[in-house]
Parts: sequence; structure tokens; C-alpha cells
Amino acid sequence: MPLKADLDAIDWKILRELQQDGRMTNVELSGRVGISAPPCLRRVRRLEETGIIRGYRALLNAPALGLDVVAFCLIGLHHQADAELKTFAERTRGWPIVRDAWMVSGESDFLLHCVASDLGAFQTFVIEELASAPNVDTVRTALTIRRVKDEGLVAFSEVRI
Amino acid sequence: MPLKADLDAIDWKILRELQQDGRMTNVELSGRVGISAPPCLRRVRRLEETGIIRGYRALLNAPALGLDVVAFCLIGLHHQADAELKTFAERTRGWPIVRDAWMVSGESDFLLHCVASDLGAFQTFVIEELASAPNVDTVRTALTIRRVKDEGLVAFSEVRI
DNA sequence: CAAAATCACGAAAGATTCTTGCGTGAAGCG
DNA sequence: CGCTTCACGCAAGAATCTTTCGTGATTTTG
Repeated sequence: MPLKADLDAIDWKILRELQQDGRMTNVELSGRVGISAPPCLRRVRRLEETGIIRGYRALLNAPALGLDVVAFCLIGLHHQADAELKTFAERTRGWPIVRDAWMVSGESDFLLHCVASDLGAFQTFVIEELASAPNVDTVRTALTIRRVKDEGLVAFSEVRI
Repeated sequence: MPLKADLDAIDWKILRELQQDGRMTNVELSGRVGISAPPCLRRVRRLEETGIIRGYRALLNAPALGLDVVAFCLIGLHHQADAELKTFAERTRGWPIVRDAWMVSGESDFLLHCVASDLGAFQTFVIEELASAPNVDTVRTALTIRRVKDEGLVAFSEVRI
């Protein structure tokens, strides 16, 4: 399996640890991956600078914040030319309810991850904003009941090189 | 809009900042939200202890790690009794390719966020693992072309109380 | 209405951590 | 074989974290 960056086993451990706890101190991290603090920090900086680590984020508890509705929307457009795709992608960035969005291939053209305070707010968004947006053909929604799994990008079992 | 926790404007600012940069130092954070470091740290600890902040995570760049395929799978089961739903939910936790998963209502029963090194690995997973798992009725996949939006849970414009 | 209690803030100080600057040893190359 | 390169780890200064404590504002209570 070819890699686009040359990471050794220690780098993978660092990624795994920071994925589990992004606020871990460097000394704690260095101890877990088996090297001293200075080279550990240099590795983390390198991973950040090369873009392998895109950033750090606090994970928030939606229900505790009064955000009771998490849903996914699959959007089909009438026309899928490059300009239309870009136009719709830009539109998603203006909708605060849409937390992240993907352009996809398959039966739909976009997949939207939405968070709203209640069902009414979500339905208003779907009807008045999403479905009535230009070029939108189909809107299929899936309301989430509960999160079943929540890991980072890299599997914990992953060990390479 | 009723909230399940009593957060003031400063708490919302903290959540917004830590969502954008989860590794921000406490002094930097305290300066941004307009209070001194000690009370700021107390607020962060409180948000962590009450579970409003679920954790911190490094965001990784999938293509740079040789993970070229990101896809979503919509799964329909034959039987949706509680036991069957739990069984399938448990099964998703054993699949490393599945990074996070939701139980949903609508046309499907589960939505899986999958990451694989290449199309072959993903197809093997879909055919040999997913579609052939017990009780699985339908599998619809949407391969992602690119990420169009990527924010945290709380909108940056959000200001409450 | 006044007194007590509660709460959160901010200053100060000690402990921890970060970060940089070398010196050392191993691996790759001419 | 010797030079270069690279990454590690020690040590020290700078920055940050974290606790303690005093103060003032708000709320509760008699």
C-alpha cells in the first residue's frame, strides 16, 4: 500500500493518540509514543505543516446544547454541470444548519450533515431553503436516532510500515 | 428556545473558539473571550465535566494518508426490532472501515461513514462484509468526490442568551 | 430592607509544560 | 573510509497551567 507521506510507526502512533485526545500535552504524548518531548513536538509540527493534521476541534454534545435534531439530507440536482455543482456547494456554506457537506456520486449529488434545535426548525429549513433552492430536484432526509459509532479518521488497529 | 444547560455568552464564545482550534492555549482563549485565565479554565473544565465538551480530536487529511476513498453507505435491514438494530450497531463497531455510524429513520435504518485506502478495499468491504451481513436488506453507497463544507457542531454566528 | 450567603472574577505564585539550542550517535552516500 | 545528513535526547529559559486567596456583585433569606 503506497503512502503519500513517509510516516513511520511513531508518526502513526502520534496520529492515533491525537485523534483520541487532541489536547494531550506533548510530554504525555511523547511518553505514550516512546520518545522524548522535543522530537515528539517536532514530529507534531511537521504533521501540522504538511497538512496531515488539518487542525484540532472540540467535540460538542448536541442534545446538551439544545440541538435535538441531527439529520442527513441527500440532494439531487436537475443539472450537474460543473458550474451548477459549484453554485450549490457555495450555497451550503451559507446555511448555518448545514454543518458539513460532501459532493457525492451515486443516486444523489450532495450529502448534507444538518443540526437544528428542533424538528420545526429543521423542517422549515428543508422546505423553505433547501427544497426551494434553484436547481434542486430531490431531497431525501434521514433523521438520526442515535450515534452508534464515533471514531476519528484512522482506525486504532492501524499499524503500517 | 430552552437550553438544557445554562450557558452565558462567554460559554458560547468558548465553545466556538475551541471548535475552531481545540489546541488553543488557555491564555489565548481567555483573551479571545474577554476574561482572565483562571475563570476561563474553570469554565472549560465545567464544560468538560458536564459533558457539553465531549472531547478533543485532531482532524486528519485522508488523501495525504493514502486513504483515497471516503463514502457513505445507507443500510436497510429486513427486520427493525430493537434486538436486530442493536446487533447491527454492534457489528459496525467491529468494522475498521466504518469511522462513524448513525441509526436513522426514513428510507434506511443506518448511515455509515466509511474510509478506505482505495476503491478495491471499499468494494470488498461492501460486498463481502456489509451486504453479506445477516439481516441486511439494501445497501446504497455514495462515494464522496470532495468535501464542500466542514464546520463543527455549533454555527459561528450562533449567539444565545 | 438589611444581613448573610453564594458566586464568579482576577491577581499572584508555584508547578508544570513548552520550546529552543546544542551535542551525540546512527544511517546513507560519494 | 570519511563526509554528510538526520533525528534523538539533555538541559535551560520562556511560557503556560493551575491553585489559592481576597474582593465585589448578585441573590437569597430573615
